[in-house]
Amino acid sequence: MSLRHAILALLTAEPMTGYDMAQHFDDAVAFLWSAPHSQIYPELRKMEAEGLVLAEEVPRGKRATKRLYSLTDQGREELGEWLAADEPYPPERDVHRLKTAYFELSDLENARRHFEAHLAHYRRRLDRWQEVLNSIYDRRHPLLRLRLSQWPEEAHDAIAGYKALAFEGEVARARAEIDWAERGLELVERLSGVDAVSR
Amino acid sequence: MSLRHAILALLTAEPMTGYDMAQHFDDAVAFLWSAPHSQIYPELRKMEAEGLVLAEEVPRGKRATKRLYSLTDQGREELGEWLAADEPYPPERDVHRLKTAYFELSDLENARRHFEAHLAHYRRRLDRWQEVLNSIYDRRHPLLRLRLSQWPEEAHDAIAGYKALAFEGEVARARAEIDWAERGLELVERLSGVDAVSR
DNA sequence: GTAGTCATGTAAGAGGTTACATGATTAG
DNA sequence: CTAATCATGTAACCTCTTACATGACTAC
Repeated sequence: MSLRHAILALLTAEPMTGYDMAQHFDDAVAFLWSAPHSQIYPELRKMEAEGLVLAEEVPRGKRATKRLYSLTDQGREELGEWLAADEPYPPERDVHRLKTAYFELSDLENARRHFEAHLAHYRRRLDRWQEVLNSIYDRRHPLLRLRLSQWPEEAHDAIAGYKALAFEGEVARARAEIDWAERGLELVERLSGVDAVSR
Repeated sequence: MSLRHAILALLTAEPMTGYDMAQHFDDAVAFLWSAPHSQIYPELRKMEAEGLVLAEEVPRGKRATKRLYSLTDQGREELGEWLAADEPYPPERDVHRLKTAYFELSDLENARRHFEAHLAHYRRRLDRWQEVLNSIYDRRHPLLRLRLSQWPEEAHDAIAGYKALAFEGEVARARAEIDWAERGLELVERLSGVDAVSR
């Protein structure tokens, strides 16, 4: 049930359309959650029916309209309850780690390929997260600027601080995965050395 | 589609019942994947129908029987294909990180509570993973011993090496989360200091 | 006019969670 | 005999993915 809370949280910045939300989620740049539009639109309808958000049909061009969603008091309350609630920790389930545990059943070249891919993936991730993080540090990040503009000076350190912390967590994770993949490559080297000697 | 591959991988060690698999998954101690028995039993039936596993009804006590599953050649092949295939990277989706990004909407005490919980959770995780890891290092781990006994000496370093690497990844992750939660607590301290001064 | 973006949906299916349900076996 | 463990299922429900589908708007 986190999609709806991610949506509520997004809407605290400003009213937006489902399409806008999908952009924020898809980029994965601006956000810590992710969802396709096929999940967002139905959820928004449900949330509207439950009174958590309010939809306003606003014109777009000449004939078309779009649905601009905003938070209701009830939505704000729901968000507050979610923030206060203990969050259960889902079981770990990492396909890459699982697969790695059985690489002895394939060959060294396959293992190397996978670790290289892991490395490449998390390097890209790291770059993107780091960029977002920098834009939070110097308060260039558009959504953040918008939020800050709505709050008094005293609140700014907290608002930016928590956002930065969240992304720092992702950055640290990416770094850890890079280190891990490098250890994986070292292991492959070691094993292929042994292999060569024993031949 | 990873549950079936986790099952196939497990079965490379020895034939076992669905119940046994559930134990391995539930403990989460012995494994990098997790699934309840309600998911395992139907999957096993499907896999049997597809010829990936073979079920043998063996007696249990006087009247009862149990279904002992083992790998077929086809199952082994499927496992090999999976190991060789590129694995897509699922989008990041971490509720705790998401929630953290919006702690300014609750209060400092709530933020502190959440970070403490995060700390406690990952410290427990770290202990458990570290224990498993140690049992791999000195080759006490029962499933690992079983595997090693089926392979020639030369393969042992690879078999144990990949298992160790996988758990080292989890250990590193747990450590990173602990560090992160501690930074969270420091942030709360800093913010409450500012708060006190500005009052 | 046309390509790219804006905008909103539906539907089938896979994967996972939680709860319900049952019964034999074993250790005390 | 009784409680814990062994053992196997079903069913409802939720979440997420992938694919199908449509049409208006805007910049060129």
